[in-house]
Formats: sequence, C-alpha cells, structure tokens
Amino acid sequence: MDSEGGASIAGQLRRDLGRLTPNERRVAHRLLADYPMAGLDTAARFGEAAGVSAPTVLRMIAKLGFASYGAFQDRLKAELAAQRETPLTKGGTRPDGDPLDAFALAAIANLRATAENVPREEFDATVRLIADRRRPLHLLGGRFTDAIAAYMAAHLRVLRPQVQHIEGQPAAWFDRLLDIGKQDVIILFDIRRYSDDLLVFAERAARQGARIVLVTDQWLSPISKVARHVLPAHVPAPSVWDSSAGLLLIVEALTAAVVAEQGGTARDRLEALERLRRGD
Amino acid sequence: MDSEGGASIAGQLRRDLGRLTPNERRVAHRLLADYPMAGLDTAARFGEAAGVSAPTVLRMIAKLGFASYGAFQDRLKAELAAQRETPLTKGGTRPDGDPLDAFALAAIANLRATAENVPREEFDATVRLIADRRRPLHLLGGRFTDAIAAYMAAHLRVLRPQVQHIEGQPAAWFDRLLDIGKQDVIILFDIRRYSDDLLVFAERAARQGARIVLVTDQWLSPISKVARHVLPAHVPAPSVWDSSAGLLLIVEALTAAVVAEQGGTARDRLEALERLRRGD
DNA sequence: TCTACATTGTAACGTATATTTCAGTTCGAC
DNA sequence: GTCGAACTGAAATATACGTTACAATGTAGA
Repeated sequence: MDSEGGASIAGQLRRDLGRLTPNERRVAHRLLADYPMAGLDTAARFGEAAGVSAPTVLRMIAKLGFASYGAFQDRLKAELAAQRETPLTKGGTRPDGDPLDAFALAAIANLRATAENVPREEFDATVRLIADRRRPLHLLGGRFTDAIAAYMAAHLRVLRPQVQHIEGQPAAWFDRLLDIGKQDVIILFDIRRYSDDLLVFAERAARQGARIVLVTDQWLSPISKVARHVLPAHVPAPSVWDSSAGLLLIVEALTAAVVAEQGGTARDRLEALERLRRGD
Repeated sequence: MDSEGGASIAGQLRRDLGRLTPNERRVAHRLLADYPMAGLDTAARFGEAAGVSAPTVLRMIAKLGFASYGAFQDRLKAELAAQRETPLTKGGTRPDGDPLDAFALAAIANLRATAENVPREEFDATVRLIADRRRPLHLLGGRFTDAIAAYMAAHLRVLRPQVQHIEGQPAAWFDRLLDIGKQDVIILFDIRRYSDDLLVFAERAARQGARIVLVTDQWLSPISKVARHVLPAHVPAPSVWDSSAGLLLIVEALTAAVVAEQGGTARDRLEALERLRRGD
C-alpha cells in the first residue's frame, strides 16, 4: 500500500519525520499510531491526544504541504473512502478463471449487499402502494433498465388492473403526464449513467403530485431527490456494464410480496387467467 | 453487523426510516448510500448532497437520538474505527420471514447452480456465435422472459450490428422467417409453462437452417430438441413465479465474454458511441 | 554570561459551522 | 373546499473551531 513514503499521508509522514520539530513529531507519531482516526478529530483534541497544543498540530500539517486543516482532513477521508471501496474482489487482479464463475460471484455479492441495504420500510411501503388497486401504476426505465421495467410490468399486469409500461421515445412519455395526478404511482429504474430524460420526467410527475418509487444503484440516481421511496441495488460487475441482478431481485421480491399481501385475491386472479388462457 | 436495526447507525436508520419525514428520509438514504462518509461532512454539505437544507439534517440526527451533530459524527467515527480493527467476516442474517432475504437466498442458490451446470463448451460456442458480426442475430422470449431478451438485445446492439429483438404478436414473428437462413442466429428464452408459439417458431427457423441458441430452465424447454446450443439456468423461487436471475446471469456473462472476445474492437465501438451520445 | 534563533503555548481573532427561530407551504382530514 | 397540523428552508443567532500574533521558554554558539 504505502510501502515507501509517497501517495498516502502515512507514507509522507514517515518520510518527512526528520524535518519535524520534536513536538511536531509527537503529533505525527500519534497520527500513525491511530491512523487515520486521530486526524479526524478537531485540531485541539488531536493536539491534546498527542500532548501538544493546537498550533503545533497546525504547523505540522502545514509542513506536510496542506493549505489548511480542513484540506488535510479531506485527504484523510478520501483515503478512507478509497480503502473501503469494495473490500472484496476488487481491482482487475483476477487470476482470470471462468467468466461465468466470475460473474456469478460478483452477482452473488451484489444480491447479498442489496438484500442487506434495502430499507425494509421502503420495501414494505412500496408493496402497499403496488397492492393498492385504486392507484394507477406506471413503469419506466433507462436505456438498459427499461427491460427490467417491462419485466415487472408483465408480472404486475397479472396481479392487478391499471398497469402501464411507458414505452417509446422520451418525447412521447410526456403525453402520459396529462393524466397523472396524486393517485398515480410511477416506478422508475435508473442506474449509473443516469438518464436526463428520466430525471425530467420524474420531476414533472412529482410536481403533479404523483408518488415516485425509484429503483436505482447504490450511488443513487438524482431522481432520488424527488422520489417518495428509494430502493437501492448493488450493481458492480466484471464487465463494461453494471449488473442488473440486484434490480431484478428487488423486482421479483416485490411482486412476490404483493402476491402475499393480496392473499386470496391474487391467487383467484391467477387461476382465472389460467382458465382464460386454456380457453375453458 | 447490523442484522437487526440497532447496534450501528445504519441499522437504526433502516429501522426508524418510517418515523422520518420525506426529506429526512432523503438524508437517511444519502447516508446509507455513502456510508458512513456522507455523515463526516459538515451538516450543510451533507444536506446539499441529499438535496435538503442543513436544518433538515439536524432534525433527522436529533430524531436518531443524538444530542448534537458532533455526537453523531463521533459515533460514526467510532464505528469506522471498530470496523477497521475487525476486517470482515460477518454472517448475520435477518430473522427469516423477510421476503427480500428469502428471495435473495433462493436467487443466490440459483446463481450457484446455474454457474455450475452451464456446459462451458455451449457457453463458449455461443460467445463465438454472437461475436461473429457477419451473422444476423435475432432475440425472442416468452411472456415474461421476453424482457430478458430485450435486455440482452439492448446490450448487444452496442457491440455489433444486425441485432434484432423480435417483438409484437406471435403471428407477426413469422414474417421474420422470410429472411432467416443458415447464417442467422436466433437466441430464444423459454422457461416453465413453455410457450407453444415459441416452439413452433423455433422449429420453422431450424428447418430453414438457422442456428438456435436456447436459454431455458433446468428442466429444458421442448425447444431444446431443435436447438444447437442449450444454456440451462436454475429458476425456483419462493413465489408463484420462477426467478429469472439465472437467465440474467447467463445473459450478462455472455455479453461480458463477447466484449472480452472482441477485445479492442468492442471498446472502440463503445467509445465511439459515447462520443455520438455526447454530440461531439 | 550573553545573544540569536528555534520552538512552543497562550490568548485573541475572525470565520465557518451548528443551532434556533420563524414564516411560508404543503398535505391530509373533515 | 376549509381548516389544522406537519414539514421545510431562509435568515438570525450562538458556538466552536481554525488560525494568527506574540510572548515565554528553551537551546546553541560566542
């Protein structure tokens, strides 16, 4: 990682230790001993922990080349964030085995992370919204995720009336806004390389009072700012594209939960549909 | 870790999400999406990132039971420090009964079984077929799986020309047969409650010499009898419907493998597309 | 011992930040 | 529709913090 003084603050610290005054060195040692947490405290408390005054801490930071204590802390946080990034299976160093296995492992990790991070309140609230048959339902997705929206729509149409998958050109979407009001529920799918068109649509729909449910990735589409409910999935995959497995998990779990919520009604509907299909 | 909302702030957040007002919930989502780094910023910047004002952040923090924003940040730092000491290895799951967890576990089992059971020769042969740009490609699925076909088509269209997703009424499918010959590749998706229409279409296409790739379930659609390559996925799920996660895994792994197979060509195409989209 | 310089903490300062107040707005219930 | 309650952000306020100036102390070399 920082075997030689360089990239990280810790490395630079070890390298520049000689240029520091005795008390500044105590600060450096304190930071290295409790890295990087000690540096996230206030300058005064950091100093106290090292047994020196705040100005000594500031002088040490300045010698490292930081313009301010804040800049120093920002850098520490950035290092922390980079380290936390994908603790498992990160950075193209795969002893490249089978692509299917590699993808399966990534997808499994995504499903785990998704199941863990979806807030149950949001999930349950969404189920109730979908199960409420009086509310018209509209589904829509981005360039790739629109297929997931179609998948969900196909299933929900079996469970309840008034399920619309909004298709076609973005310009045509807005025709739908005419009839969208407070009662309507819009389920949107939007992951990385977030769609501007979707955002505009969501904003207008929100202004008209529609309830917006957003299924997005772990970094949250900007649509989250106007969404009533947000369901985040994890999507990283060993590919040029993200994986939609987490989105699919949310969709399938939602539909299963809606069936459970509706109980006998849904099953009656399913059976009726079966009879219709068979033609008797 | 936080199998049940409690110990960590993240868990408490997910549990108390219901008590929060809409904008407070945005704050919570932002924190969960970028946990815990988002909370280490100043309240104002944290709020800005979530699209709300600083007071809303403070109110949310107060509802969590913290006396001040500083106390909240101290707690986050403490969690970070604790996590750093014990790298990973956590296995806590939610008390079962949670539909998302149940579905995730089933889907994970399906992915494992799928990765294990897909014959590598079939997978590799399919990759080569798709990567061959001279061969026109047609994709088609059943009532629910057609969305998976659309998903795959959307990705493949980026990688190569001549990718057709066959849509619309089954009667209209057969128009396509006019121009289908030995060069054409047809990728079909068909799982339980196998589609008669799809079978008929596959048989006619096979008679005209088209190469048929079938993505199906572990029990194999009857189309397997006329298919050149068969890729079986495991689909059982705790729901009235099967899960398509295994199909999605195959699709995503295939597209990733095609990109790898095509090498620089595919990446050039991707970059060219990016430029076109940006308009420069 | 004296002087020049480096080192360090105290205290004062100004700014950035958390916190509170309050008025405008939205939303749901009747 | 009308009313009341809940929600939210702008602005005002208080506080904590980083930062700076300066005096006290220590240190090295004549």
